Amino acid sequence: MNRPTSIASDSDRAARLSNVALLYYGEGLTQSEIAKRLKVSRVTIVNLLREARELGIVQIRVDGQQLKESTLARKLRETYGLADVYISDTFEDGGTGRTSHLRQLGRVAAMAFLDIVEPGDRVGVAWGETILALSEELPRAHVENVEVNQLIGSMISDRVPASENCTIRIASQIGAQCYTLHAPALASSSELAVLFRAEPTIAAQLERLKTLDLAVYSIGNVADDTHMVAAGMAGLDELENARAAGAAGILCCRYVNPEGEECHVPPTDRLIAAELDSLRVAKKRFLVVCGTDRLTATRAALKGGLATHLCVNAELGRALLE
Amino acid sequence: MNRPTSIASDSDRAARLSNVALLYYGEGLTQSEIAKRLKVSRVTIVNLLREARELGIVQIRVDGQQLKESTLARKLRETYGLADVYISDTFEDGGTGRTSHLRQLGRVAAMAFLDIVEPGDRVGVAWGETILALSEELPRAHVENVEVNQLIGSMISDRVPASENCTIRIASQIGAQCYTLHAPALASSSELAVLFRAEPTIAAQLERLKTLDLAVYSIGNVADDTHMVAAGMAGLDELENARAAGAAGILCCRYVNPEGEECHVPPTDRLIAAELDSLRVAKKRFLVVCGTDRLTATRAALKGGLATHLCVNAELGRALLE
DNA sequence: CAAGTTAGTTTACAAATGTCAATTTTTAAA
DNA sequence: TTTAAAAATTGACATTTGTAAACTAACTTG
Repeated sequence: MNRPTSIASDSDRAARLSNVALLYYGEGLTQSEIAKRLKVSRVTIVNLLREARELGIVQIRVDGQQLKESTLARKLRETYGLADVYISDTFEDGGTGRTSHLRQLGRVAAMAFLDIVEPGDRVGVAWGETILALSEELPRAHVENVEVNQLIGSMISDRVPASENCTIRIASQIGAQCYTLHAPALASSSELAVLFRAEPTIAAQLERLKTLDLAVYSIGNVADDTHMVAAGMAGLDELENARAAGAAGILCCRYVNPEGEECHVPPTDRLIAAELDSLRVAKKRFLVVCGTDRLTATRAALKGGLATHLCVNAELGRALLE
Repeated sequence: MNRPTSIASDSDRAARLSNVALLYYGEGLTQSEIAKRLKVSRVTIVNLLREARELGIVQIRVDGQQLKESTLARKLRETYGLADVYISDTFEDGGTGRTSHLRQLGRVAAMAFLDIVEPGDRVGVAWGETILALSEELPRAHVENVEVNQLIGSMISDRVPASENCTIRIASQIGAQCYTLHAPALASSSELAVLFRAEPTIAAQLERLKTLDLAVYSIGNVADDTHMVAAGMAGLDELENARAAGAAGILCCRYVNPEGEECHVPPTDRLIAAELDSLRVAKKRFLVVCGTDRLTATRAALKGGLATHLCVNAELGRALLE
């Protein structure tokens, strides 16, 4: 501990952490027992173990396979003809609020994602609070030769911190090539949107989105409190207008009617994002939704063939079966 | 919970376990909080969590990479020209005895093994208390297209429960094809040994052992208390005889001298096991040893080129450097 | 050499966890 | 319908764990 310092000390420390972690998690010794052996205080062991967890030397994984095997998942799969359904069960809110549900759903969705994505896939990723939750809970796991593309242009909002984050984080966690969309989600005029879309780098990226293997997105509702409004993506007037035109949900920044078809109302013409039809081309379409207030919207997306894989919380899942 | 029983209840239970595990390990809620949400008693949560761990729905993994990065490991690697060295550190026996050290070493060796084995490998596995420890600590992990072969014939002993166990367990944990050696390790006469070796199924298996990619074995010492004697594999007279002939250790049931060459003394002629030269053919030779009493034996094996990869406890590792 | 950093210590306490035994509820079977 | 087995509950308890604060030793660095 005193002679060959600095160079080796880091790896020596890591080796020490591993061995302590092994003694604790593997051998099942108590912290006190380990402390006695190491001839250090128990507090030190507590700290070493925490460090080991933080450094990822100790990883606690929960197997996601089980989450698509429940009766509820099976029924949903059969009813809507889906390939796989993953259920996140938060067991009755205690008033914990949406955040906690969202995190759990994100965790389940993250495992589902790893289950769905295959080596060589071209993946498209939308953004929003739900997808952000997924990306934040995604553990580090290498998947060979994957390409992650941003489905929707960027947006500055205090509710969704840096919209590229979803894409970037997912890509980095699975060691994939990352393609962001260097454009705003919403241009200030439809003319400008045309110019943006024609811009070579953007055009190339939009082109790529037409040949996805896997698309990942959520769907929002069209109530006044939708976070599309909160995020400044739409005004209340536009929203009202969209509802009048029959909109039942917002997917990938596009309004969809109860049949899952796109409603061509403003500001669609100013939008820079993947088209619904190009999403439908993807063999695997992974829809992630949290909350019963999205019931109608989710139904619409399913009806419109916008999902092959679904991840919802149990409550919404049950509602979908009624 | 009452209608579509039996068929679904198992998977429903598993899904429940997953969700609880996720809430606990992922979201970091306390057991009481989860109990409150689920509206069950905390004891139930304790039980569910234990079940989830036991069923492998929750896996706690310790990253083995770190264990070969320590200064001690590096020095050993350089001194003996090894590809990789893994150190198990038990930090001073507290009189806990050999068993605890062995388990920890087994755990480290198991991780090292997963690190070393590659898809498509033809693996040879010896048996003994050390290799048994490895096999028992090996987690479930699929490795594509691997073949696991028993290096030494079988032996009935109360110290090593069913010698095929090592091979079988390792194969089953990594989902590999398993080839056991359907013969006793020691025939009652050398004539019988010749007959055994010529037996088609056995001959085929012995032939296979000549083209291994990875061989896994330990080495024992030649003191009177070696477990070879305890296991009934050798008598004290034979052992004495072997020592007189310069034996420094027992590897794969064969005596080796301090240079790591085989000593052709009885009962070698009655042995049905892979030959040392065929072990040396393997590109990867993984030697696992626990305890300073094996110092001389381990040195001999290293000298004789019988290891490219080494896993030892820290104490033995330090001794090897003196 | 003095000041700051780092790692570890001690003590003390609150919270969380594991475990037991006795009991009730639920479920499956006869 | 009654009985047996399985699952969950309760409450009590001991142990283990996490955390905080104040302190020490050793080493680094300017």
